[in-house]
Amino acid sequence: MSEITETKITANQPEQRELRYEPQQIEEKWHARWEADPALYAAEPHTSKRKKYYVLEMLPYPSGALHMGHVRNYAIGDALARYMWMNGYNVLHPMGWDAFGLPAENAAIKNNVPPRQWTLSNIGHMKAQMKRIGFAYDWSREVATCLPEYYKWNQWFFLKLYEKGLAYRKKSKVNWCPECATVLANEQVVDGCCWRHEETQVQQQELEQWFVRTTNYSEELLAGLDKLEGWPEKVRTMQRNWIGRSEGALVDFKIDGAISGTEKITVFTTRIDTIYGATSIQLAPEHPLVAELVGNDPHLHSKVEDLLREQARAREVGDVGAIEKHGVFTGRYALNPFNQEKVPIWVANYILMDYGTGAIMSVPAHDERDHEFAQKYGLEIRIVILPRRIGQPPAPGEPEPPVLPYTEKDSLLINSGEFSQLSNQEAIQKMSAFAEQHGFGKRTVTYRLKDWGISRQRYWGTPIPMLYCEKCGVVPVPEKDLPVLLPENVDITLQGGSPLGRVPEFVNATCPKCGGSARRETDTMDTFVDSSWYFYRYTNAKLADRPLDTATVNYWFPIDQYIGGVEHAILHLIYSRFWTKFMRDLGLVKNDEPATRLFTQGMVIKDGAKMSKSKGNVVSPDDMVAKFGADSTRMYSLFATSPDRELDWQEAGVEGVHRFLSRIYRLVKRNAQPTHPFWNHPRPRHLPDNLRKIERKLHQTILKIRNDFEGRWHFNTSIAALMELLNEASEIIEWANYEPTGPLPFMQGQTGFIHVPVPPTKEVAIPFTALFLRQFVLLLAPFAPYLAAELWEVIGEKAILLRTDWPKGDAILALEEVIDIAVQVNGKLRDHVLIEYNATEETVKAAALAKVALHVEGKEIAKVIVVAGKLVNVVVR
RNA sequence: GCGGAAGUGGUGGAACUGGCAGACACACCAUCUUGAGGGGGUGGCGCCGAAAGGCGUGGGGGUUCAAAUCCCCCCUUCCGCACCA
Repeated sequence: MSEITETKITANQPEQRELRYEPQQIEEKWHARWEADPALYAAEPHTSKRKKYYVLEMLPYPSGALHMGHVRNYAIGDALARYMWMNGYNVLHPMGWDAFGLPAENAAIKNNVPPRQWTLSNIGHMKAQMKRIGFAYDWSREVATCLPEYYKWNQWFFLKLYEKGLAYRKKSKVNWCPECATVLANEQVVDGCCWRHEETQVQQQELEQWFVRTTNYSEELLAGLDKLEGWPEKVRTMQRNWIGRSEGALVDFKIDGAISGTEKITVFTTRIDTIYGATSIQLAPEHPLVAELVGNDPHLHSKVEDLLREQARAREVGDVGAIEKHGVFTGRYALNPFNQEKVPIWVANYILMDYGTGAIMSVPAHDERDHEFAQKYGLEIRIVILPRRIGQPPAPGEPEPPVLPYTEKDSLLINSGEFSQLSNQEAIQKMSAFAEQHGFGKRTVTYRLKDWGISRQRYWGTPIPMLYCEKCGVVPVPEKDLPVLLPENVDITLQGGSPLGRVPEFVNATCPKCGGSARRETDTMDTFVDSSWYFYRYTNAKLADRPLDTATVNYWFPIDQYIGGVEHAILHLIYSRFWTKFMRDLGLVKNDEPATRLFTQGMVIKDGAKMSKSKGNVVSPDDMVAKFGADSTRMYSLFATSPDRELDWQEAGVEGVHRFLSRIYRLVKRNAQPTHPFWNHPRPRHLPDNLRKIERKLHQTILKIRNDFEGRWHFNTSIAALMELLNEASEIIEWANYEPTGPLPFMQGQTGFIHVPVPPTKEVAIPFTALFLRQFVLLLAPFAPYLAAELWEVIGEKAILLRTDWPKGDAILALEEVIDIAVQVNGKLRDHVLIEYNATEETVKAAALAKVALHVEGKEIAKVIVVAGKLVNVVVR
């Protein structure tokens, strides 16, 4: 670079007031403009020629105010939506409210405000917060699940489920949360406690409830996971475990000696190959046969009662795994169908009635639990499986005893009659077939997944559209009578069951079949029903006569990118997969799965702990926006760490981002060329070295950020790259536009002699600056939309920023012409050498050797490794 | 217990396929601007050492010209599951 002179400079004062970055002013200004022109954010219709892109963030519960977790979630989605828009896609980016639920009722009790009013006012406030932060949602598609125009379709779907036999009513043991005063689904019980009240143990209650037959789709829900390659492996694993498929067999053991009515016990086993080692039968305490077997023996009876109590207690504590195993012998025997051996029938507290058949064959030698139990009660432990020795069958007579219990499946059968010497995989096949042939067993598949209990004894939810007629029994509300409206002015308490039951105008109805008097169902639906299909409604949120329009849904679905918290891995995400399959079978949609890609963002924490009121470490988005502006707040949430990781909120970090945005603001404001728009100038042919340097960096940055959006989503490094670009460019851009007669714009307060490059001619400086700043603003747009909009105007652009092409980046212009090559000796860094990018390997080698001559002196060079464009390693002896 | 993820400066974190560890930022130090400052500019900043140099990615071993990255053993933290027969 020859253009260097030495210049005397003096302090440049006073500071120019108008160059202070004032996010409040800028953001309020654009907030108002965007409010006036919502069309800016609306997706184009489904007849658009553009390629569609559906990006969705999980809808929030309107609790009252946004928290940082929301801001982070939506900042990710919004950056993606904006990026996709600017890459020519027709983007659907909607938002809505998961608006039914218990907190509204609690607020009603506490503050005497009707749930509807409380909820709608929260929605109003949170919507204003979202708009203030500048999230680009298409508000024309807003959905609030508590409004009749939405929940009407919950009821409609319920009728369809009922019609198809997928909704049914049954009396059973259900989970009851005393705090919520309602029943919970299995998915809503975490470690024996309520998912909303982590301290509150769930109680078991016998109630009549509505269930949805999710288990009809067990197999498909499981198999579908293999195809969801865009979902985190963690979520897929959790769902697999939750569905819990086991292949096995049902085997009937005849009860020895007559017994009234029943004469066999059916057990479920995945290890039929170990059946010759079964030395007892174990029944769950709740097994229906237990009463018969126990008869009227008072001693046995009280023992069984004890076992029942122990199991119930363990279940409530949520610690079934740690229960101490107890059991009692019934005095009766069953016959092993394979060898007619008599095995004792026991009742044990570790057998669960709601899995398999509630009865097992106990094989102490080959099952850990059975082993523990048998040792405790002195039951026979009989080895029927040996560790398999490859190519060498065990010598008869001297079987090498395995360490018990031996549960491996790569093994060989012994003491198993005609099945001895088979490998256990073979034995499973042959013994199952044998059982089927002889009519005492059959192959089967068992799932852990249970049907979804959806009845809730609460007010603020979708009324279940069912009637109970004295004459006709259970009668669905006819479709034409939907919605069954949720009455207003209901007295809400947490005692005494469903609040709707205390509203006679609601309860008393007429039977649509016989015209006689009927009673309405007073339970409401689980709010997870609402969120199981809300994303379909966004495609046509105002549709009055149907839940959705199939052609529109087919255009938008599946969701291209779904973003939310991992806490819904098995709740919402399994229910909505079920719902999609059900809708597909109704012919309403044609996709099998709701979303192609799922992203689960990390939690936002503060000082190493989850933000919570009790810990006093809650950071309010409002405060951050007031202090640093929305752009800094949301950009920090992307910059602090990658989106999948936990984010520890540090206010100093927000300040840092704010400083970065200030520097951008000043740079653009001082150097904008609004009267020289970029299209008036092609890229200058001959750039001086320093301009070429930042042009190269610019293209490297564009390509890097593209790579981040299209790959790993490490937006923290995207933003770091923008910072690097600014660091490298700002001084050069300032000097390129330096007027020798004017004030020194950027080196405020600097005095003394410094090296100053001579500015390029205006013919180069003006178009280059126009091009550079324009691209910089575009790069910024997905992350800091307010500042980008403001600066877009400052540089004289009139087009809609969100519909302007995001820079493509040019790999040729990004190329480094001179590369810094590291020179190592025996793997230790010793020097660097600058080399033309297209230098031959020989040139590189020679240059490198010359550099490290001293280190190599007197030693024999064993070899020289050249890694193109990176380093040279000289290996010496 | 089983399964998964992760351990890098004072801090948040970079290093994408084995190739210069610590990009970018925060904090801190120095310095300039100032009556002063929480603003702005410049420089420094892994550890030991005056320097040359050495040591450094949870610990220990290994593979390799070269390891944060691959392999083996161990430790720690977080998350999920946990009598599922």
